[in-house]
Amino acid sequence: MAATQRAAAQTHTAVLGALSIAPMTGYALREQIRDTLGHFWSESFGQIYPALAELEQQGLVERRETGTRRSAIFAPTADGITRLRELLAEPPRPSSPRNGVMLRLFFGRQLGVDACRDLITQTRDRAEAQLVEFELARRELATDDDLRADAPFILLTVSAGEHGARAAIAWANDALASLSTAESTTSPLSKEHT
Amino acid sequence: MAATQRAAAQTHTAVLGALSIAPMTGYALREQIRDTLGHFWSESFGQIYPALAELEQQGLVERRETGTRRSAIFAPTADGITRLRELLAEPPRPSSPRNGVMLRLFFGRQLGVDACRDLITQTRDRAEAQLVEFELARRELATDDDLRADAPFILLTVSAGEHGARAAIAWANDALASLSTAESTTSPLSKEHT
DNA sequence: CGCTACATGTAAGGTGTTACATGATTCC
DNA sequence: GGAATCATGTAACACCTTACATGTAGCG
Repeated sequence: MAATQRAAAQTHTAVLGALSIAPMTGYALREQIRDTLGHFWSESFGQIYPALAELEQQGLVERRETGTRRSAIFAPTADGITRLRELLAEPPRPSSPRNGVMLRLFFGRQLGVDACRDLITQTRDRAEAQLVEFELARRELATDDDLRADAPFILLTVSAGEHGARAAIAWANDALASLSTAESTTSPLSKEHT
Repeated sequence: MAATQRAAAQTHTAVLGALSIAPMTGYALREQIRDTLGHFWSESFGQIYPALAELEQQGLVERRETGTRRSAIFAPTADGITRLRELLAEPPRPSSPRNGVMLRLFFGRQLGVDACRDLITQTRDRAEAQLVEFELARRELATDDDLRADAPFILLTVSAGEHGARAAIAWANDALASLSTAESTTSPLSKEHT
């Protein structure tokens, strides 16, 4: 039944959701998902196009030919919005986490203190860069009139990103400090209890 | 060459790393990864056993038969430790995030405010439960003498979990508050600018 | 002696990315 | 007209989970 590949239900949610905010091409869809949802969601071409094809076949999105370009704008149908609401109402499946930085720090004894420090510093730098991006997103949400209705909800996710990034920065500073003291108390012979 | 299935390099890292802390059976390996690394890493049976087989074939772990039980204890060889250090030194590939809660909140306009509130509350509850687990892990790390050398590094990851969980709780409270005010300012006709 | 936990593995299927192939449009 | 970007799609492969199959050890 599926032409070549079946996209997962989760992809359908992301695609329908994005189109519910603004109709767009498959190409733009991927860019939006990367740039806007990028901090907590990702989809690749290989998922998006099959998903669009399936959704169209099921009558959940419709293809609007554009006069000028050869490209097609996809928009959700009424059924598509209904389906989106169903999908959103399903309990989110907790995705199994895979944090490469934490894995490396966990075995930091083998990796070495210096490399651990580098990892932590890089993590902090990334978090600081994210904080800037979130600030930007906040401003865009405030100004863009098309997003007026969705903005209060999108802001929740931006806020989560900010909290997470600030936590990462605070953790990194703690971690760097604790690595320094650990090093200075481990190497000497001193082994005082406090 | 690979008998049935090739495990990913990341799995090799986790398996070798866990065995570097304490040799154990494949079964125990899975339990340790679930219980100890569970907050930021996951492996399933289908990954662990093939990985062990490959690592054994490459001479990176050795199988020690136990007298009493029919089970085998796996321990890393010297080459295995070398390989582990190589693997740990590789830059962590940023895994594409897939946060189902954030995806739902992002499209919260379609999901509805009440369901959003539920999601946020559940997230907060989970974070609070995690905080308790982290406190427990901290105590275990302090008491278990076998972990003395690894504990300073493992503590870094526990600390990261705590920072993250506290951030999640703070965010959830913010988010619930902002949903309440949004609801009361959206529904009435008033549309004052400040 | 039957139940539960321990233990090892395989097979099938679902999931997701990358690389490739192809062409149109726009801008210089 | 050539380069960059927009645009659509496929195929191959890497990855990972689940369910199944099988058997042992310990305990009440």
